[in-house]
Amino acid sequence: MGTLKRIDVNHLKVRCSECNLRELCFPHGMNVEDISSMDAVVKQFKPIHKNDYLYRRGDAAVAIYAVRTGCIKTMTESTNGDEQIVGFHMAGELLGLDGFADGIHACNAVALETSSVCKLPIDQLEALSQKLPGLQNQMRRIVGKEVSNDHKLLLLLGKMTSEERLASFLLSVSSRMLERNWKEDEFNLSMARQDIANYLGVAVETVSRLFATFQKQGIINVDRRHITILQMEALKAMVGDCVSTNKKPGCVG
Amino acid sequence: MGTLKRIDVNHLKVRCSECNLRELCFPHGMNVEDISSMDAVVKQFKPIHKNDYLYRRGDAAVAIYAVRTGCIKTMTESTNGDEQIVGFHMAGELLGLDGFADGIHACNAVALETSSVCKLPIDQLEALSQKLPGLQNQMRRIVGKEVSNDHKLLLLLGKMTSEERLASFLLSVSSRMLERNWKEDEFNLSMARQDIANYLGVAVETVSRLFATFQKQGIINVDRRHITILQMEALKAMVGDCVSTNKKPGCVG
DNA sequence: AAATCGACATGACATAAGTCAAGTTCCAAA
DNA sequence: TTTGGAACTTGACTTATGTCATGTCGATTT
Repeated sequence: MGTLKRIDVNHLKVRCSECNLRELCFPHGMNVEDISSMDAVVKQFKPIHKNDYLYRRGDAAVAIYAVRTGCIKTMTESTNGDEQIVGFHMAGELLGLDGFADGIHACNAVALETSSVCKLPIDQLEALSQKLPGLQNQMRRIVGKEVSNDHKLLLLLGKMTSEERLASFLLSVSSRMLERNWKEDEFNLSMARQDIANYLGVAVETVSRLFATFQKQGIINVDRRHITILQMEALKAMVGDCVSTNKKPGCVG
Repeated sequence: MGTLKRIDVNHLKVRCSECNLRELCFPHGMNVEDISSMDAVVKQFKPIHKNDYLYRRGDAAVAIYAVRTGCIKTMTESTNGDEQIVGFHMAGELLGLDGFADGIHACNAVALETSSVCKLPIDQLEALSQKLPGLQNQMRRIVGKEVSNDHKLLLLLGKMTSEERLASFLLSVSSRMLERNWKEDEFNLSMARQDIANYLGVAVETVSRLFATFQKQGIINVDRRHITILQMEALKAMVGDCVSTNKKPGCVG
């Protein structure tokens, strides 16, 4: 194809300071100088294809990763082989904290579609944070976000009906689409029904049926993985959004 | 009682270096000098009584806490008031990471019985970690442990039957008893059936029935909150311990 | 000792969601 | 273009677990 300059994608320079994901990603909330010093730490990582592993349970945990494009799922595995998806990571979102306990990844990380990530080596992050006090705050925020996400999922799995779970899932995807300046009411899911079911702790058939029901109720439109949300408020009401529904007196929302 | 010296328990000096919980607690794995420098950071905290809050959702998160005696539960709360217990924290275990995301606690922390804790102010931990590189590692390990615990609970809530959940819970308590050099097969639960049920994502009645069933099967003995484990292996088999049961060929354990 | 109350247990019954078994539909390989 | 198969849907049926109602136990107060 003509005389295009060859680019070695494994050694691309990436700069947080020039990245359009920076407000969603690791640097969110950091000051400009600190973000610039991140540039030396962040490494581009080769693209990974659908079903490829970014890391596996048991691998040495040497870095945390930021999704640039695509979507990656992380899942825990029990001794008897059951898997539970604990997160779907979209552009700008971080993964890899599951290796912090003992330096060994406790999760598998698998691409749902062709994806690219930035690699942030832990030792370099640590070295840098000795110089930048702000970076420690940042790490704390990131860790806190992970814990908070896990807790939301615990609440979902522990207390919600399957209907509430799917509504909650759709709202989560929707709000993350919005954060990325994509449409909040029309998007393509990266994950298979099976993945959604696993994540939500229900059977695939239940997910199928609920999609059908929601569609019948005119709340969403489903065309395979293409979702259109027609009644956002109806979804919010399902998960118990006390602001819009005023279900509970005294709820401060 | 005679001429006992008065002790103001709110200002007791506490030293990690002299604490018999240090191998279970924050200092686990740290070197002796680093542990000594922790002494300046750790504050004793007044004892809290049963049903008292150590902190509430919405409180400013200024510290992490280490349980000295007793047991504390942490729970998330949904917008519509549902609560999910995300952890029971025994002596030597840490809590408070739920405030890392934005400096505001996302959980409630409530004592299950009269308990005492050490307070580790975040700003002081941070200042100290600028001097001690080992402390950053330590924080990472602690965070990793929290994430790993949450993931275990996600697996439990997402994939296990109620029987597996209770077996898993009993084994978890048992192994933590053992860590503390208490009996692993005979202990008192600090939590009510209701708390266990909430934590495991099942109804109280289910917990009651399962306790009864396990007892009928001769696996455990139950006398109110006093539990005796009679067949540890049977419990392990329930949660799919592939080492002792060899259920699955090719399982590496 | 009686009364009270919360924690826990147990039986009867209801139901949300799982399982099983066909079916589509769509995409990708031949 | 055909073929194969994975992903998904839908219906019929089953079941684990929740809900409701009642009863017991044990600690604490009167």
